[in-house]
Amino acid sequence: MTDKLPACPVEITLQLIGNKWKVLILRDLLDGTKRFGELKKSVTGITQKVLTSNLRSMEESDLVTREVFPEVPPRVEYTLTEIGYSLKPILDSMAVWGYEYKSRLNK
Amino acid sequence: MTDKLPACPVEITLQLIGNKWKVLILRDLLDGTKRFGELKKSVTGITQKVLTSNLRSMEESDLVTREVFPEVPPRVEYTLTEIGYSLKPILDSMAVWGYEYKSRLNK
DNA sequence: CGGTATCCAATTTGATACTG
DNA sequence: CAGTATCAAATTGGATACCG
Repeated sequence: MTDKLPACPVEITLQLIGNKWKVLILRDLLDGTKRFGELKKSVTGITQKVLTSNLRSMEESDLVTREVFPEVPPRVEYTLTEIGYSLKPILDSMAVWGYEYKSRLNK
Repeated sequence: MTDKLPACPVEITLQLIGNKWKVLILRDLLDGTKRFGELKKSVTGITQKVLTSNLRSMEESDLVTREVFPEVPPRVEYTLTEIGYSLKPILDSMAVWGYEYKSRLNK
């Protein structure tokens, strides 16, 4: 996270969410706080290892916070920070485009 | 490209541009038609092999067209299709976010 | 110039087992 | 439950050479 930032703003964004899994994690956290296990279910196809490493990296970039509840069994919750939440417009435009791309194919 | 499309519109979009290089190629082609060599220069850090394979896959998804001019030396131009161009709002929101993320760090 | 082919190194991922 | 550790397998990436 102490990487130097590229000059191009698009590249800055890519540096933080330029990977499929992060976008999907983001999509699901935009609906609200989720537990590790919930994310594992909702982000279809992701493995535990990959989910963990992406969450760690998103934590480092201050996109998500991780809260551990000292219970048995343990519970860990992930929540978007304000910065993380501010990515919503990007996700929204991706959703709009995907939807229209699909409609177009059905014509 | 005959892959089945996911139900989630965000995933559809990711299937087509869910990789760093495609986004950067897109960013540069939004400014207009470019030759292979120009892209290789403007997409900093990309290798010939990776540029070629991404352009092929974007062609298959109908995001770009490839035009070969039978000259010596040969010239090959890449242009966004209408569908490819319609991705602009996504790139725009990524640029806006990246810009604001950077400003925030400077405070 | 704009590729393709080949080979090899590096990175990423997957599967499984184990633990506080 | 939410991880970490480990090792093998698969995918991706770089370097180089060659071609129409």
